Amino acid sequence: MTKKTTIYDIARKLDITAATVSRALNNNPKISDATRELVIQTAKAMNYEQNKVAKALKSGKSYNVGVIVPRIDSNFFASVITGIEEELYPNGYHVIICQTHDQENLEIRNINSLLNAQVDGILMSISNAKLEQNESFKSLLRKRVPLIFFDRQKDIPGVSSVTIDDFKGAYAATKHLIDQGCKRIAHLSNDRLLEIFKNRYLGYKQAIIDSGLEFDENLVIEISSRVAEGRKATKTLLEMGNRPDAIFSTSDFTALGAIQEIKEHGLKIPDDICVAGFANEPFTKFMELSITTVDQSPIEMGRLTAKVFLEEVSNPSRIMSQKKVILSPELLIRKSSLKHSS
Amino acid sequence: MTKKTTIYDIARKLDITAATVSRALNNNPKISDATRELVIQTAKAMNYEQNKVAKALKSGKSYNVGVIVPRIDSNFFASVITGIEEELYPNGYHVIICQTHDQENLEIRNINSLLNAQVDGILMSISNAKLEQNESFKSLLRKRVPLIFFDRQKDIPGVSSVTIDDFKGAYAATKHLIDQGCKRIAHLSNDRLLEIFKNRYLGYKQAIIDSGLEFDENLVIEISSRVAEGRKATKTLLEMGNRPDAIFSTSDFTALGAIQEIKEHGLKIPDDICVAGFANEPFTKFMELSITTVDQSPIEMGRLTAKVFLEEVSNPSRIMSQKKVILSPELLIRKSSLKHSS
DNA sequence: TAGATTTGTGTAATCGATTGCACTTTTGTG
DNA sequence: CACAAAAGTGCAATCGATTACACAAATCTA
Repeated sequence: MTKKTTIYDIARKLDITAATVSRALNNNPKISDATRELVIQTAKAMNYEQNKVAKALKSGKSYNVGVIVPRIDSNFFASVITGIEEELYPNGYHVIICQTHDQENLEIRNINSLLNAQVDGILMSISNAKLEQNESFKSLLRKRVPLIFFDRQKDIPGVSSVTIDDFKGAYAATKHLIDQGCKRIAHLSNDRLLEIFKNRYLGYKQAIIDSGLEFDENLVIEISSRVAEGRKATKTLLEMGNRPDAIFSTSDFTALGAIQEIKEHGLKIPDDICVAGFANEPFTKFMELSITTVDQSPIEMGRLTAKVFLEEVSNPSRIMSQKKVILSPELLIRKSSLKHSS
Repeated sequence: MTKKTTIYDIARKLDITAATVSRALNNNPKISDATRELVIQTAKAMNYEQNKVAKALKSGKSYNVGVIVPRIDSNFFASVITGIEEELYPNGYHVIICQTHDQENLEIRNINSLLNAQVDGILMSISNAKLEQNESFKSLLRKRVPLIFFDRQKDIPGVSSVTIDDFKGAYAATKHLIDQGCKRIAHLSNDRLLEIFKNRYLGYKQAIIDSGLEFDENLVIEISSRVAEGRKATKTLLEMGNRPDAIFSTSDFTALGAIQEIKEHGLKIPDDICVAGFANEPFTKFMELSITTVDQSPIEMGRLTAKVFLEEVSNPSRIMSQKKVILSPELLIRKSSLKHSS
């Protein structure tokens, strides 16, 4: 790498001080127009680029923001990240993405690693419900580094969050299944210590109760968001004496697993069993048997998360203000749950 | 954020110099064991954490590496990134990911932005064939910032790359289609100014020629890697007087589009038309009609790319050494091309 | 025109960690 | 015991940019 020009190089060439150069480049009003113009011209001519690291040291800000997600290989998280970037880039921030692959230890390691890199804030979709008790996490809170949850959150004092109304989304999906004539609706859930899954579960449950159907706790299975897990759980459900006639899943991936398993068992979708997922992953639309799902407007979610972060850093008082932004979900009805008769 | 402890705080407490503290923490052999032990203990007690920004300024290294990809929302790129991280994290590097969304201007902006953030290197999958002529890109080369291409590359002197043998992969896929009895094989290509697509095209062409079939340039269509584009191109192909009996696509996404369009036209896959894609995206396996594709071992590709980078930065001579790592692809034959009869 | 303002720059400290050089103790050698 | 070599620390500069404070020159006021 060739050496970069610094403000000292410019100062030397113009026979002025680095301080003056710095001020000129920062549009400090105390600098005369003539000098400012001269400095700017020279800087351009010399290919000057501000050294962000030096600025970071002086200002105590790195202009890097950490984003922690379970994985980037899902349209949902990828889109949230896109939204975050759209909002943060124009403000001079860079985004460092970390994946937890749903592993606790990786989540901790990523937090430490980001703090170590002096990030100005951390935006995360939490994957470990017990994170709260972890020492590294506690120290993160103590340091008052801006922390914002999106999608998967835990209710922690002083930590803002951006989510969708999971209860509403789940309620709408379940209601739709009921409207299709389904009576025994199973639910593929996930760790309900996390608000997101708890609320989806509650929305599902409420819709059943409101419709006067019997609520059966045995039809709720807690698994992680992977196709194979969806298959396994569905196998269990199908082998029950009184098998369900619909499956509402917290994840499109597990819904896909469910569909595969149901077909394997020789059952028809949606005639024998209706299926609905959550997240509107692109494949749900592409499948020959398109999958009913709930859209979470991920790009919007990302933008809003970034906005909340920007507010927090620019707020010098840093008062414990916990902001909760809640987006509205949209039910997308597709073939996997739309009976021909109706 | 609470103030962090620095080596000066430790020095003050122990009534020694910051220099000594620094040396003790860095295992400098000139420090006595007693002092070293004392410093380390005190540092731990005071929750000391090295300020990476200060170190970055002093050393001229940011320990940040930029990764530029068309999009992270594809299993292939997400996996490559995972591989890169696996290799880089243990070496103290952080990864800043940028998406180009296949837009030229974004690619340029990302490069500038990464350089501005003082990254120690850039690993990229190029999406714009004309990038070479761009001023920002030229300046990147001039600065001798380590640059490594993966997957989508251009042959530029001094720039190493990690790719798969695209020719071989395309040859194998095409050969397989021919073995299935297909005679008129269309090819959904992409910008052939990029090596990757050029080589896939050449592999496809060679397989046809080697088999004694007629090669028809009209069956080759250049599009970008999106489902909708695949549909559109396939529509054109199907409306030809002498329609193809197979489609080999450089992308799983366009292959998916092709499949959708073919079905819409009431044709059967694989009986009427065989389809094969490229990249082994997970959905190719999940579809009811699983898609034949070519695996590119993305994680391995990521790891190797990172390794080449690590070699380049650790090589102080920085001699123009252009390394070309080429991985072997694997053809995965699935339902979309496997005729029942065979 | 003397004195008060305003304007424009320079001086030097600062952010936190690293490191060549100098200097003081120890320890070793003959 | 004298002198050389080794060991252990401190001093101070450095990385590049920012900024409070000082100060000189230019402009204004009465």
